[in-house]
Amino acid sequence: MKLEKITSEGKRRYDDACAAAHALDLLGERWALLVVRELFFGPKRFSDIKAGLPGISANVLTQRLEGLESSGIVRKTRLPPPASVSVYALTDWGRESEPIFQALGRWAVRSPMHDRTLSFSANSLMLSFRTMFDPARAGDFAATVAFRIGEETFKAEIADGAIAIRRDSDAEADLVLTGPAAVIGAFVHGGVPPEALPALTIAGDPAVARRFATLFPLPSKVAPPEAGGPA
Amino acid sequence: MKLEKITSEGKRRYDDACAAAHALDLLGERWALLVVRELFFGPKRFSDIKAGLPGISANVLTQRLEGLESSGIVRKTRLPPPASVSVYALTDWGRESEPIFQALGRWAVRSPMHDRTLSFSANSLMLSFRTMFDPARAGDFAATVAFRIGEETFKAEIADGAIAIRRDSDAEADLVLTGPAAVIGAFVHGGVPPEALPALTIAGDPAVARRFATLFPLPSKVAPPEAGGPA
DNA sequence: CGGCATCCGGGAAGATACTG
DNA sequence: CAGTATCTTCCCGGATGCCG
Repeated sequence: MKLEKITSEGKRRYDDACAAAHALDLLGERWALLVVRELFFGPKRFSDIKAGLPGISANVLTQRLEGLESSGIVRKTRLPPPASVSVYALTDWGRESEPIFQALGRWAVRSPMHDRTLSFSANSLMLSFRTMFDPARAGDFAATVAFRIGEETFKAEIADGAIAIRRDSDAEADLVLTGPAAVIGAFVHGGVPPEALPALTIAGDPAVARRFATLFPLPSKVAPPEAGGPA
Repeated sequence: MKLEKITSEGKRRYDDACAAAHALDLLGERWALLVVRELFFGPKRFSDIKAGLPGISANVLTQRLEGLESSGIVRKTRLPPPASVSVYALTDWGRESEPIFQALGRWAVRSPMHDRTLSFSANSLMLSFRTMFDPARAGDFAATVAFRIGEETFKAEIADGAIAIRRDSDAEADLVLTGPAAVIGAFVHGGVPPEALPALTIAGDPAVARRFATLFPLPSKVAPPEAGGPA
């Protein structure tokens, strides 16, 4: 005879009043946080979310969106005709989860096993700029930088030691960087010279590009764990 | 014929260069972050970790500790004789993950479904003090507060608009709060008057206790998601 | 095509019992 | 006390198919 699991009402949760544990109840399932990541710069359709998440399957994405909506993190909206499509957007509170990403990102770039050569969604790249922007390095530098990553376009405005990033198809900018997100990341974060990146197109003042690439310093990696053991 | 899944080498990872995704590769498995939480105030033994994690089973805890150790987040040490026991400690880098907790906690206390009446480990409570401490409210208030939660003892030192918390069995303090973590939390965070908390013992100046309980303001909750839909 | 339901295989999580 | 062994249950991921 099988024990009837009366204790649980279906969901697997941590029975813990710790707020961090509750956050994991809401965002801790596989893919949930990355789904949120894909929505940080505005609403997206199902397929566009899926495109930014290599490896997720449609049914899991459906489940996550349902869960996030019932938690009040995501809202599903149907755009008015003629564009009668469903889009998913973060609620105000959902958008407030960005510091979680920044903390995760700042910590994990120091990981010895972090592989920066994998695929990189446009949202990830833009988020990394917001996370790693160093006001001290920017000083009084001011510029508008546009990004063209496949079909997606963004614009970053740097002024007064702050950076503002939004989706924007307007090409008016001091600098336009075109290419795959991973390649732009290699240039900006990795310090790879543009000459070594044939997939990268830089339109605008090269000096501005070089300066831009210094504004997002990455913290140093930690030493890998010693398998053999020290002294 | 079944497709041979060559792509995966056993572990289920996100194929994503995004550092946040990598953080989830390291800490995203169920219980992993909460295991780290239990180690923030110093090394612990297997059973003591398990005691702070209601619901985890021994085999899962074993797996998590193995994984965290191979990632360089946790280190297993055997104390020298006569206390020949194994303990688990965070590495320096593992300790740097605390901002992740703080971001998770600050965000999730605003959740409409956060239930503050569940069980609460001593580590969670201490971590919540570090997370929610408000220097502005502290002003030039200075005090040493000791906590006795079952077998565990901590001491918080508040001075110069900062708070320092550590494990400490020394009872020299301006204020000693004794009781279960959830009860101390109800007093400090929940604003429940001590008269309503028979399980709470306050030793020291009651005025200091009242003042202490004002130093950790919680952000307001968000409205629950409207099931029926608004206008 | 976009979104969601269904079925299946594999693997991780959970409960319990057992061992050094 | 500190885990291991075993078994069950459930989640994840892939494929397929329905329906607007």
